[in-house]
Amino acid sequence: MAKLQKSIDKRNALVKATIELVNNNGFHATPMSKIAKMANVSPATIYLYFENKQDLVNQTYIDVKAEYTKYAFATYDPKMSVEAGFELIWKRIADFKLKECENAMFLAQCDNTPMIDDQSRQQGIMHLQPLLDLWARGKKEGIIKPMSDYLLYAYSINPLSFLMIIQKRGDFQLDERHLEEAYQSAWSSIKVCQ
Amino acid sequence: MAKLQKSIDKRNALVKATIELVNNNGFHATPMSKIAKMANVSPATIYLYFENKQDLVNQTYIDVKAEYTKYAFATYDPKMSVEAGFELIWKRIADFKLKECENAMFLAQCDNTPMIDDQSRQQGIMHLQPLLDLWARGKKEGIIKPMSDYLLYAYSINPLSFLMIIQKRGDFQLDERHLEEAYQSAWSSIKVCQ
Amino acid sequence: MAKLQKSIDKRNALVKATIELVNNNGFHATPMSKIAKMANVSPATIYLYFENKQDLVNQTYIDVKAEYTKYAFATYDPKMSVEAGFELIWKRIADFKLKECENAMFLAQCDNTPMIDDQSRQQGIMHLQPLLDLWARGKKEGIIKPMSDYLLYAYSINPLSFLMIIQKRGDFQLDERHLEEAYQSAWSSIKVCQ
Amino acid sequence: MAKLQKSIDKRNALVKATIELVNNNGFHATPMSKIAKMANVSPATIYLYFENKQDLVNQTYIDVKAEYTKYAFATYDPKMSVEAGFELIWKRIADFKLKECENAMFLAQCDNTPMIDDQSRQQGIMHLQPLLDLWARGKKEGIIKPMSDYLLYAYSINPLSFLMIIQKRGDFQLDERHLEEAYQSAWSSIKVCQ
DNA sequence: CATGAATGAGGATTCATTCAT
DNA sequence: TATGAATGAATCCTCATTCAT
Repeated sequence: MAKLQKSIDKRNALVKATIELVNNNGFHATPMSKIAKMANVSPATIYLYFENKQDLVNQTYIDVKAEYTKYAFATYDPKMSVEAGFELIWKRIADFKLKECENAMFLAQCDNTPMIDDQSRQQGIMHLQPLLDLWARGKKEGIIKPMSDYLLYAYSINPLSFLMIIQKRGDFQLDERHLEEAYQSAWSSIKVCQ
Repeated sequence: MAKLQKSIDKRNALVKATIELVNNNGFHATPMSKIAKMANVSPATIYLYFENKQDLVNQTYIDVKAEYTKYAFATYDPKMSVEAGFELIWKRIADFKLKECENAMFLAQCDNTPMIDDQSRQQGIMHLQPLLDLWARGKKEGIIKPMSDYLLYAYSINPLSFLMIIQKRGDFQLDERHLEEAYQSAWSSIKVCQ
Repeated sequence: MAKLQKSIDKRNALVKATIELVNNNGFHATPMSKIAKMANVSPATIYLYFENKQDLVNQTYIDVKAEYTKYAFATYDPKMSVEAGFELIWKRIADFKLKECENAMFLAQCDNTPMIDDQSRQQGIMHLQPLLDLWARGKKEGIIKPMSDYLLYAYSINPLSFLMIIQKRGDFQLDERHLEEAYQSAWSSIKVCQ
Repeated sequence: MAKLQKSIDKRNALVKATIELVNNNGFHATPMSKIAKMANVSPATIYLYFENKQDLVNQTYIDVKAEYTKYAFATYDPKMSVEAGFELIWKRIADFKLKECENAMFLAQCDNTPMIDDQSRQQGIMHLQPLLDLWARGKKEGIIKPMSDYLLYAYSINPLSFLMIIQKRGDFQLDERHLEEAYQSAWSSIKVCQ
């Protein structure tokens, strides 16, 4: 078990190094050797845990995506009302994107780049189901606009990625009030106007 | 003039090739040699028009960004009402993002990646002024929410990038009705609820 | 130890290849690829031992210079008389320059070319001290002309470089008698005429 | 004639640029484009005056060598006594090497490098005849040691190249007294001791 | 005669990956 | 399992040279 533990530590160190380096330098300009160095590991060791560079990045993406959705739904209970449930999930996602910005940054870069396999991308989406279920219920109850989930996501969730990026880049700093305004805009854009 | 024209043609061909290859393969995985080949030019010729690879990408970014904003405001008249003006600009931008998706795709990749110089990024933003002016007017008239422009952009314009990407990726196809819904969501999220 | 030895062997093979190729073709016209090939090594391997081409040449220079001075003073004993000591050192240097002409040739090329860092050049000079000490003693005893060491070197030692080059180039062949004449000229030019 | 004059100016400008750049950067690291720029000429123009880079360097070498020997014998009269003649020539050569050091530097670099054709090298030597004649006379009169001219050159003339280089490099500054000492050493090394 | 644009060949260097230990 | 050394294949970029004007 000690051995296994050690292995997981190394894998995690590699994943973490990948995130940090890709965030700061881009996928181009992050050689395996640097990843190895930052993880305190020999380059050859990477290949004990990952098939190749592509696989390393894919798995890192899936890991982070899983962490993201896990965080998003950690306190959510499907029995909540649609509005309460959405607010809760939205705020968890906002939290994640704005506070764990290393992770969020990495996802943003992956999501707008051909740097991830289609297959891994698919695998990353899967875990969003609870939100989709909530929206389905909201539509049935006439609370959420009867639009494609893609549109709902584009207008209520995705803007947080944009805000995270410009905040990370130092152009803009979100405080509590901004966050409340952001939530109101998100909700306005998907709720049915009575 | 023939000579000069020829030069401009070559530069444009290089810019175009860069867009296409970076879109399809990512910045990593687009060697200068491929760019040259696609532009029907010798690799060495690139360096007559651009200092190095970074410069080529920077200039391509600035070019495309300029084209984007030029398109966005081509038919806009500052004397329009706030709502009419916003709708017009929004639809032009939607047009650009969804129809000239090669260009839009490239911008999306640049905007979420450390692949562009900060300086070039700054230079790319400049041209958005008319929209910011419109929003300023809208806030004064009590039509637009008195929020940071960053938030307004995040909720009304940026979602189009997300929609463009998933459409390009084949996950979703926007028709006229979707577009109208999208516009309503954008407008809902930034207009003051009476 | 086997590993270490192997590494040293590789480094030495690279240094040797550098000397030979630079001698025959000049610094320009000796690509890293040729050096690698002659040393039976991959081009990439060079960069495990040297930072870059400049560093390879600098280190080669320093190596050879060290070998040169080591050879020059190998049999010298500071307790010798000035004249005997000078004759001994001079003949060792002559030996080196005329018999190990690969090495001497390389030094001559480096010494007359901006191909070596100033710093490495400085480092190369250091080891000549015993000869300078001998000259200092000779001046004190009134045996050696009270001139700058640079002048003494120019007239007693440096001519050997010239002779080595023309011999290498095939224009002239030094035999024992020439060597004795050369030594007499060297000594004549720096000794005090009684 | 105006045209021809202009041509000669350009050729000279190219030769001069070559000397300066090769002196400062070495043969490697002086591209044709830089030579052209420094001579205020298009790269293509070089090829109107010289066959290729090798030819440019060869011709530059021959030019400078001719200037050197022309300068050396300008005031020499074969009817002078051996000692007076030698002193005169030696001092002219010293003058040239120490005052026109751009030219002398270039020659030194060429003479210790495989950067010049053998044929051009031969052509460069030719003009030294008057000195060889003087030495022949000196040997016949029992004034000059009956040694190979190569040895005489190595000990009486060549040291000036060494002194020029270290002076150019800033390690040593020759004044009038040094020069007189140098001459005495030169003369000592080749004259017959009575 | 003069040129600026163009280029193919080649050079230094890097990198993902492997292998002997 | 872990590694440092090794490498072939690329990659960016430069350069001597040419050619249309």
